[in-house]
Amino acid sequence: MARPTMEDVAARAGVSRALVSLVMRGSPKVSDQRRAAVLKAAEELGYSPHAMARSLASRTSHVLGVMVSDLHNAFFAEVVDGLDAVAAEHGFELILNTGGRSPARERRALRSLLSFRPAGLALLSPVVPTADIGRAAEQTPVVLVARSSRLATVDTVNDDGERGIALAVDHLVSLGHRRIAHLDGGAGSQAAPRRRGYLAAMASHGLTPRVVASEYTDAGGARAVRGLSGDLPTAIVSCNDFNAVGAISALEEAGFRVPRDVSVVGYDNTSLAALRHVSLTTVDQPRNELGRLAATALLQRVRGDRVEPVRHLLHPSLVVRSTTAPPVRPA
Amino acid sequence: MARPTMEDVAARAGVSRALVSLVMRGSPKVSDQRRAAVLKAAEELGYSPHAMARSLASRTSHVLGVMVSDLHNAFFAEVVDGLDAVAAEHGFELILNTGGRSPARERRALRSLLSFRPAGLALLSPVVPTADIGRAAEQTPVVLVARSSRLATVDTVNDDGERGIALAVDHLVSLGHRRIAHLDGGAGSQAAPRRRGYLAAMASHGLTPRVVASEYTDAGGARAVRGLSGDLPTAIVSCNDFNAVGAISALEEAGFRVPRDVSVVGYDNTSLAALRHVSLTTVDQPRNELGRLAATALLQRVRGDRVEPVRHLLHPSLVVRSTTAPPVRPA
DNA sequence: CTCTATTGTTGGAGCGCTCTAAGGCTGTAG
DNA sequence: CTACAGCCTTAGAGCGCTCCAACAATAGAG
Repeated sequence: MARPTMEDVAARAGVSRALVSLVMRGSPKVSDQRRAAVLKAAEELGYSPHAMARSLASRTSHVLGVMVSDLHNAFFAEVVDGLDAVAAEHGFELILNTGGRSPARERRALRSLLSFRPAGLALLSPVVPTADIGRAAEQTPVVLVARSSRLATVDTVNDDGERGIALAVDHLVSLGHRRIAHLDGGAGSQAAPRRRGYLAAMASHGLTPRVVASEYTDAGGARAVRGLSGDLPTAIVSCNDFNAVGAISALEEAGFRVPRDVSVVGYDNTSLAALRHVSLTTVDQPRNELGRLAATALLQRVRGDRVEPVRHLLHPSLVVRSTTAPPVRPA
Repeated sequence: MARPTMEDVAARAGVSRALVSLVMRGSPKVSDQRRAAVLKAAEELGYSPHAMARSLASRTSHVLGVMVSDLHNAFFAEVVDGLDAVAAEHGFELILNTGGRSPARERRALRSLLSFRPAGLALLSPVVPTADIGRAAEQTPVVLVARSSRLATVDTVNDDGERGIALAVDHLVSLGHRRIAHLDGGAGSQAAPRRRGYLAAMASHGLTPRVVASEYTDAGGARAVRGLSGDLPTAIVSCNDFNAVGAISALEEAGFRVPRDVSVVGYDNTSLAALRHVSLTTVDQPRNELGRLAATALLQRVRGDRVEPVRHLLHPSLVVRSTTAPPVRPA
């Protein structure tokens, strides 16, 4: 497994190591004849450049560090997918870590990523204190995804949860609903903006808000609905798709039909929502786009195209399916 | 952003660079006094070792390359999660790529990963020709996940799809079913062993098999069920969970109840299946474990603990939920 | 035919680290 | 007081590459 080096290729092609280096980097200042000879020798030896040695010598990196709080979550997987797409387009590689939503483990993961001197660092919904993020940002460009920050040195990419929920509320109002409840995501990430968006949207329509404590799971959604007993709204805006599906099943168990008796809107547009069996009206969060923008932000910094921090707030969109309809009960 | 080097730390601590190196590597042959001095200097300078320089100098790598055919798929995300867990335990980092299920892109991704001279390479359900895999295996240990291979130089980790489907069939037979159909995954990965498992299990019970062409999507499952019209089996074993959910919704649309009229079993135990709203009986594939075993296989090779190839065939298990019940119609 | 460009090529220093072999120091035995 | 183990410590070569300055070779200008 002792792989050939540039020296070997140079010897075989009868040129200097520096010339091989030029060829490998696609320099134009090499005669066609030599280039062909070098390429041939490289091919024969099965040579390919050593990325780490290259990075060390050139003092540049073609690696982006990515810390995912939790890959188990399909949301992040799709963000990473977007990151990878843009990175690959520009010849960058991803080096990936998870923090398991524990500050201590995240701090370790961060240190490890930084030890590779990445060109940039993307942190997906990190839970470490801002101070740690600021420290990392002193070493390399940092972009935060699904976590906002006021740090002047980092870029952020988030979806506009307030606006997303507003879309849901507006949709329900336009259908004729007035008693619209929100199943809240509690301390979950992005639950706060969604709650704010709900309250603001209700206020803008002159309606009385009703926030019901819940969480980001289907069991949570079901529980919240059961707690509603006796005083059912005509529509529910859930904090996410899982919660919405839980709410729907609890409603059906209680003998109500969705959307005839109660309309339900989710959030995230997970693959779950698209299933014909579920067919959930929901708010689409452009996950892949989140990743693409994050990678783009890093690459801009790497190339020095931009110094000022950028704050992307992506516009979510409403996907209307079969769980929403005009109310039949008196509003 | 010019970060301190070992030289800087050495100067500050008043020792040689080599001594700093020893301290950083946790060598025992350093006096406590010097060690403390070095650590203090490093701390003050905010020094942390340069992983790539270290790797180059020591001719060892603490990086595992991972090529995912498609991160979009939650299955792979969980496998990566398992890989990461084991890698992190052993101080290894993951460098990640996707191949987008295109041989050309996968080949490029492979080359790129190899240019980092990783300690090992995990390929998740790759579609490149075996020859390319063999070539990669000449450079570094390779483990294949969710793809089998006869290559004597690579390890493989798969779930035992034949056995998994057999579990499903056995379960249905024990409930009293005799007319059990299989919705086939076509050319999808792992569809073949599942089909084989179905045929073998039916034969072992002396039952007549019925394979219905379908695919790994909910629309596919629905379509297949509609094609069954008039001659409904009492139970269906789907090629995966999505397919099963599609089948269920088509059954319900046609006025049948699950599991009263027809029992349905899925495969994969995705988060979808666990939803109370779906509550699908399914075969659990230990995805995280798949990743953990893959990482472990690579690390064994790296350490030289093992030379012989290993073929892991993980035992799936049946998760019984609410979509299976004894048949009420005549068998 | 000499002088300056221009183009192509090369040696060598150095990126930040590891590792070997050799050297300095201390303490104890002879 | 010398010798010889340890035990720490260090100089220096080198990992595979990039990049700069210098240089050969050819070409065009005077």
